[in-house]
Amino acid sequence: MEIPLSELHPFKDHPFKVKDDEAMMETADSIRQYGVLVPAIARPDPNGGYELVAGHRRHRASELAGKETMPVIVRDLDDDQATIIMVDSNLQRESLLPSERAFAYKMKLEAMKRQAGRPSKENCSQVGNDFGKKSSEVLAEQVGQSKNQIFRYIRLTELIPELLDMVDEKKIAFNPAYELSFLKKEEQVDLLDAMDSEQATPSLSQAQRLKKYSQEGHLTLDMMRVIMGEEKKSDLDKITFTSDTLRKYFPRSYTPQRMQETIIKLLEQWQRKRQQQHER
DNA sequence: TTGGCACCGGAGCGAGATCT
DNA sequence: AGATCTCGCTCCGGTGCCAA
Repeated sequence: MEIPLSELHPFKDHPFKVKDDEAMMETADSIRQYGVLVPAIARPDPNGGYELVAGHRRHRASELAGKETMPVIVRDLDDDQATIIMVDSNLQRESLLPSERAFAYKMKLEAMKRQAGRPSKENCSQVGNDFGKKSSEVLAEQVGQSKNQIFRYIRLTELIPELLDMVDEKKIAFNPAYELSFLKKEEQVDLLDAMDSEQATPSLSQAQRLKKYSQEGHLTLDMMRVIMGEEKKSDLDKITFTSDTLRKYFPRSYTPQRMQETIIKLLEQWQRKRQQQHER
């Protein structure tokens, strides 16, 4: 049925960002030309109008196209059914931000768990036809990712919005973001400060150390600044001398390999000497 | 029994180094 | 200068452990 756009409002906790991007403009153009071809899905709202379950982007595109109504299939759905339909319709999109995927997996998994109930021999077949499977395994199969990866995405929902936005903007990679999600909320706020003052975003190894210190209970703002102020590993684990610097200390016949061996021998002697001084 | 987590290792990728 | 190689980083799946 055709329903006025003004009577349709978003389903609760809708985690997907509806942006007026290029794809949206294309959809609006095609709606101007052909109308909305695939109806949206909605359910009656007890407070009046309808809750839009699937088709938020089509709704926005219809507004941009200057339409007053859009085709909608109205169904009686409980919260869990509505959540699953909403998430499924969005997971089909090719370009999904990490934050959207994270909240989508979380919401769908929770809805699936509630639908399945506590596992028993009688009811474990309730989740589709996947007899005897855990909700997380069913979800993993549906979205084509491992169970582990599903939980890693869900961890991202523990990030404060500012950090989550940086993940969406690819300023922070997925794995470091996963590690940072273990920091307490107030530590995450401090981290924003440290990142800003050091003009750096955490690498995986930095994020892992931040997590470790946080779990040990001694992660301070100063420590974050020190960690974020580090040179990247590629600069840290390498020391380069030009041959001009070293040549004058070695006979002409020495190869770079022999020079290196000699330097190490001398350093070992120096280390022993220091140890002896220390013991006295 | 399940969810959540740590840890490990292989694959793929990109930047920089080295070779031709 | 372009081709090739090397190495480190990141991603991601697998496995096993533990608490609820």
